[in-house]
Amino acid sequence: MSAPPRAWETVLQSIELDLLSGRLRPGDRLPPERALAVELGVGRSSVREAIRVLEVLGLLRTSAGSGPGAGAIIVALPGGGMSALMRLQVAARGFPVADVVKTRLVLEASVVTELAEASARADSTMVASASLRPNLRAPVQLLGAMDSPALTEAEFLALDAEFHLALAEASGNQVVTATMAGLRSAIEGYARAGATSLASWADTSTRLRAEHRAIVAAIEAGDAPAARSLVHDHIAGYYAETHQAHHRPARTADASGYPVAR
Amino acid sequence: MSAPPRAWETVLQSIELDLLSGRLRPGDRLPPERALAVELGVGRSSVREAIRVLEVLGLLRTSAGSGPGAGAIIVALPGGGMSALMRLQVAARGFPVADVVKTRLVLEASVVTELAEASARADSTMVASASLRPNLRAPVQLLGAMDSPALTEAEFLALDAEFHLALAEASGNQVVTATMAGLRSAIEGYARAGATSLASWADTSTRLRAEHRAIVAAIEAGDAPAARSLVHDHIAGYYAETHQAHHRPARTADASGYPVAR
DNA sequence: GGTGGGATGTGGTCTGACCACATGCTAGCG
DNA sequence: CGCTAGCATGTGGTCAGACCACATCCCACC
Repeated sequence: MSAPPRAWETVLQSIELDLLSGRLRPGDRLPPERALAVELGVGRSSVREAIRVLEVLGLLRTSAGSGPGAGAIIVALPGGGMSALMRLQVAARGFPVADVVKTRLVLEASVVTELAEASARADSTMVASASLRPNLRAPVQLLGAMDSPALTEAEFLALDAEFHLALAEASGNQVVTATMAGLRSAIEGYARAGATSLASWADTSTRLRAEHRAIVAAIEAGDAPAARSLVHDHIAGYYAETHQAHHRPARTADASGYPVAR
Repeated sequence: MSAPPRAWETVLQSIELDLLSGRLRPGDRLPPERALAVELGVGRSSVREAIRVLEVLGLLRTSAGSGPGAGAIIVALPGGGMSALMRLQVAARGFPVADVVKTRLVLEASVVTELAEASARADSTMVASASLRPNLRAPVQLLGAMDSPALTEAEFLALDAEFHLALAEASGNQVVTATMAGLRSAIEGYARAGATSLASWADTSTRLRAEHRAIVAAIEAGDAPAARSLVHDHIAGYYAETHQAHHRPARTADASGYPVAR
């Protein structure tokens, strides 16, 4: 009837079931490839293909050698896998840059809203306000790093992307954090490509620095609407500035721009 | 210095570069595995591992046989890959269900806002309003399918998840659509798990049907704030109803429910 | 008791072989 | 001359076996 499952899919499914049932948990080690192969009745190469997939997806980490710490270990770090997926999809024209930017706007607006609201809650609480207050140490530190005048454009933009990712991390939502991590390389890509069309990089980077500080200030003040609008303008502003007219036609050989005869 | 790249990583990188440079585009066929292997100076199994990864990520589709249509073909369909990633991460406890729900709230609120605004724009435009108006045929059709009284809970919830995904598709944002597609199986999972704790499935499903219709109506009326709040209440309401008290302890052996002595 | 080197177990890779399947060509038949 | 059955070919899917590099562990030797 339906397509017979390929051998590596059997392996993948078996591991997934073990995860769902709790037989495998983060920190556990997978059985050796050779053992899995005989246990599931498949060849070792099929086991390896499944493990490779899980590794790229961020589910596990492999290392050679012997003893504890070696072998395939469940880690469940979604960032890497999401990042690879987004990067490759953008490379294969699966994800238009405009959609990446729109998604950024939505996610980051939500992130700063949550952070600002958490700050406000912490302010209105007497006790333990330090523990309720979101931890902005990482983003603030990146703010400082971005002040260095010796930075190249690429270095600055890398720190910029990291700053936005650090905000997402601070919000504590792991799905959003992983998605932002995935978007990150795509973001860096379009930011760098667009930077060449700027009138003055010095002016723009100064503006970006100020906008970052304003966003953090709004979060710490617990002003969610302000944080939301600041982050929206920050992202949309840069994108509009760098990608206004040139939508890169680059379709096929027939990119002459002339109307087709027919 | 840094770790030497593993053979399959070289293959992956080579294909990624071909995608970025435009040497490979959607619809193209990859060279045969054996040819790639000799070209890159690696074994065929390493090529296969890289191809497997790309396949799971939704970058390409493989099929045996000969002639056009066979082989590995670039497709760039992000849904499948995202779905596998999210499903496995949830299975491995990488993504808490609460974060999945929060992310749903953010993304779906944005989706219906955009749809409603597009509707409003279409209303205020004289010409070609039909083409500007978002295409809600697919979600509306699912609404009809969900009316069937013969549906089991699982079937209803599957249609429900599909309805929400169809809304995302209608919004046209491919990144959001792919993310929702990824969230979909996780959503179905928690929805089904929670359904067992409902007082009356008949009542709840009737309410869900009505809420769906109200959301579509608000979109078609171009009322973005209403659509936003309706979809928020719809999702948050069901989640609260089904996951209020029991955070599924199921941690380890000590799931007795008794307070620990200490 | 300390230490160095081999034994062991693991992933990483390659080679070669065979199978299943889809296509395309060709020889043979009507 | 045209059609069709069946073989040739090219592709992915899988397996088995071998070897390497590496990390650890253990034991004999000093």
